[in-house]
Amino acid sequence: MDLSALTIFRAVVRENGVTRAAAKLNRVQSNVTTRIRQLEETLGTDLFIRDGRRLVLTPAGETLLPYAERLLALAEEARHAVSENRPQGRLRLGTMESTAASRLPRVLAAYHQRWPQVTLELATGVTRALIESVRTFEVDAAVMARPIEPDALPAEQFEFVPVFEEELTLVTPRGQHPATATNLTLVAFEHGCAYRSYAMRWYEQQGIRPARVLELGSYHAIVACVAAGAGVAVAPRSVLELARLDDEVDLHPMGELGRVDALLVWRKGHVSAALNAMRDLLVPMK
DNA sequence: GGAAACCGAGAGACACCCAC
DNA sequence: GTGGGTGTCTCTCGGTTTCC
Repeated sequence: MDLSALTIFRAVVRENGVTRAAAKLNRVQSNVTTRIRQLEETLGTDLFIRDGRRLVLTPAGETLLPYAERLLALAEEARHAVSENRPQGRLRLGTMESTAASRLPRVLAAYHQRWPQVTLELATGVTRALIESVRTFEVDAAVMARPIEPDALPAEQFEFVPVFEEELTLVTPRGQHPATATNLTLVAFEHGCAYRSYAMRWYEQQGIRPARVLELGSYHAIVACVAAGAGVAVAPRSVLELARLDDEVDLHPMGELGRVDALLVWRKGHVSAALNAMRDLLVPMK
């Protein structure tokens, strides 16, 4: 059982298929099939059930997966440890849509200028998905809003550092107030978005319960819907001002609840020179 | 019919062994 | 220590099978 076999195994699980895993790994499909079979022979057990064209993890595969994740992460850590602490290789960074648009571009440009030998990979998602990506080593670290649930980042699994503060605002159609709307629709990102949770908490404090949530995937779409009268949204002021999305809507501060830290979060112990360099660039933003 | 997985043949890379 | 022979492993290519 070598690291390349585990890399292939993990890719097949993540990509949910041999062909997609092969494309991801720049290998041919039959090679991936062969390596999986060899790994199964080595371990003396099937890792996948071949259900027609689908591959489904067996209980043994489910057991192996977290070990594979840990072994591959440890190997990556070892490579960094012996590389004179100079940032290199690949840095996979998760981030919220809003941060990617407003805060990160200058940081990423500075990082790339300073450490061009590091390949940066950016993935966006809502806070809950980012936490899961960090937990499963799909990304090396993620910039996310501080989750509203105090136990969302257990200390035995995660480390984090605040990198900047975001001011959340409620976004309403012109002339409306967020607390006076009747039959309220909250326009927000999918479930798991921390900002959405902060908005729900704000409404709880006002004794109001939004009648429904309209889920959209971009701030442009969200603000456009609000401007058209579809409901009330929550968004960071920095994003609205940067993209000039605030022309057609009214913005309402959320008080102390709306002052939310953004955190750089990484899996406990999973540090690298490339990540340290990113942290050094981000932390002065605070 | 098309997409995805599987199979077999052949080529290249690499490790190991042995003679010098 | 070095170079050649040999066996093994991994890869690609091309074709086949399976299933939606």
